[in-house]
Amino acid sequence: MFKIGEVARLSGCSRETIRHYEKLKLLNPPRRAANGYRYYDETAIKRLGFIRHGRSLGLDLQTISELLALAEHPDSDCASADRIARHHLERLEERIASLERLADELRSVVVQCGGGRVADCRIIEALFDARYEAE
Amino acid sequence: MFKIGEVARLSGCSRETIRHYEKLKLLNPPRRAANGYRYYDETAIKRLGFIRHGRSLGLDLQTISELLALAEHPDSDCASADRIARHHLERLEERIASLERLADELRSVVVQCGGGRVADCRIIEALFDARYEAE
DNA sequence: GCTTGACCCTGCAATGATTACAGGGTTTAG
DNA sequence: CTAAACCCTGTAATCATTGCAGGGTCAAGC
Repeated sequence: MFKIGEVARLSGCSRETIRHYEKLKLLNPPRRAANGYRYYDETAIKRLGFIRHGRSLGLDLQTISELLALAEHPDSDCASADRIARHHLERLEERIASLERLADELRSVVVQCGGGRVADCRIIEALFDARYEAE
Repeated sequence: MFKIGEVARLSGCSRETIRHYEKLKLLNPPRRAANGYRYYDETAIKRLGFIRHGRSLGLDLQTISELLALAEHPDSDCASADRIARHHLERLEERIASLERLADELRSVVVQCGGGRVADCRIIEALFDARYEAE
């Protein structure tokens, strides 16, 4: 049985975040000691690891919550999990492509200024230039 | 002279966003007609274009505000603009590299499930797997 | 016994950028 | 004259998290 601070250290989520997940019903309310302290078991830590891992992959809490719901029915079909992951991968690839375009544009804009005047600055100029308006 | 709706159409920022920028002092308070309507000139539209362009590059409003302040002093040194842009480019490149790693992991996780049981699902399994804990 | 510091609790406000109301007033075209 | 399309203000929502105020509790050392 672990207090919230230990769980925070073990799971990598802050105490505030853990209480927040409880409020959002991503985590079952843990047992409480007589003094009101939360006490957790290992499954809560695993669950927090799952959430953290999902977050680090850029999944939102809603999506993670869906995956957790799936994980609670081990005998059901995993096609949904597959669909969710594939969908997320697609969005991720789009996002990367879009950031690559932006980096290209920034690179083309970041030139040697060597102490020039703002009036001649390509960076400022480029930002005022409507030709490159994005998505 | 343009009303806020026209400015919204011309600049690509919504009316709410324009009023929001005014509140954040990114935009000078425009002239008001007797009925209280905001009236803008072309410089406001240019400024909004600058902000939108910056946002589309992933700059935050604080950064954009700094660049706008620079742009207002055309005779000063543009080294600051250069530094801001380079710094942002670096962060962007880091972000892209990190997203690439995530996409790789997701790709390795998204395998054919073909109607398997959740209990055997690689996706769920991988999310529970602490080995891949990220940044 | 008593202080100190490390914990824990609740509930609410902040972040950043935007969007979405609610609850009004004004203008314009039919 | 009325309906639609505009405008106004102010406030609250979004998302995921963090921070704070204002408490209570616990273990160790004096």
